[in-house]
Amino acid sequence: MELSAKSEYALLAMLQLALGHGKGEPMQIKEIAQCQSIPDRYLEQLLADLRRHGLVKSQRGARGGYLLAREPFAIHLLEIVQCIEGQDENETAPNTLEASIVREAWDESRRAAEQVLKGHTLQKLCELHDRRQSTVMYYI
Amino acid sequence: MELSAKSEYALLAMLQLALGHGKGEPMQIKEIAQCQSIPDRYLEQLLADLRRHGLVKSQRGARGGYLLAREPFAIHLLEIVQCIEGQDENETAPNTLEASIVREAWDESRRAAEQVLKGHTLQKLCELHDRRQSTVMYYI
DNA sequence: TTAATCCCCACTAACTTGGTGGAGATTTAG
DNA sequence: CTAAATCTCCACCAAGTTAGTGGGGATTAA
Repeated sequence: MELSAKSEYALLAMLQLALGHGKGEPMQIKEIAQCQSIPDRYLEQLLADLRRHGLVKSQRGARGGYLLAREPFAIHLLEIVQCIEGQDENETAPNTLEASIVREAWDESRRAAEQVLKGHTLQKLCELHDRRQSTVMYYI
Repeated sequence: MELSAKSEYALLAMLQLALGHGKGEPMQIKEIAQCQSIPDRYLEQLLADLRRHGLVKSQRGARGGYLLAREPFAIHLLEIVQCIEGQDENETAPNTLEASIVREAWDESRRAAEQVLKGHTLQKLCELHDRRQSTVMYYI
């Protein structure tokens, strides 16, 4: 039930890309890594995963970097986590009546969690981010 | 987000104890393990954990075994999972605005899952079990 | 042509998972 | 009192996961 560093890094990187989205320029691994205090060599692998799953696209060479593959309102948190965490589908069937009952309860709980993540898009997070930031500015 | 064997074993053992609850007799590790196809030496450790957290009580010696420490309606699935999975509280504080936003979204999702587990008591599972079993009987 | 950048593959240390093994303490039955 | 059944505790282990690090190669802009 805990958020792994891996997933948190991926979510942060995607949020960072979403915040920079609209400028059209790609964002580099190093830049993202520095902003969010993520080891860059590790983030590299996560971004490669995200690219293979079609959530971001990359541009190689000088002034290259990463861009969101879709608009921020069309990317929700569940797909980010699922793509990075690997959705292992090969679970063995329950072999007792009790096991199937326990599994059902667990599945219901998991679905509830997934629905919440599905409800959060990168755009929503960006809007929340902007509101927070302007509030902070107000106090300064 | 996946149910570990460890947690599933604990949930199954607790459900088994709940099904046998009322007879007043303790149930042995071996018996539970056989019914649910759990390695008995491993289950032993899980039951010890559950006992230390006050969810079950044990009786040593011949004809000893385990009993629920509370009535089945007063034990919900969340506490079983939390006690077995170990609720590690020492998470580092988010150091960026983005990190706190991501954490909040994740926490909301986790709370949704926990609420579902909290809503399921052992008694509810037992009732569901009895309904299923009588339905099966009907077909035979 | 060169510097910046992504791409890919391999390696690792520490930790977790899912167990197994063995000796000891306690209780009931006979 | 003794023996068998049962829980208790501590240690050990193999395989997998996590969170990285390292080194070189391919591609592109200036």
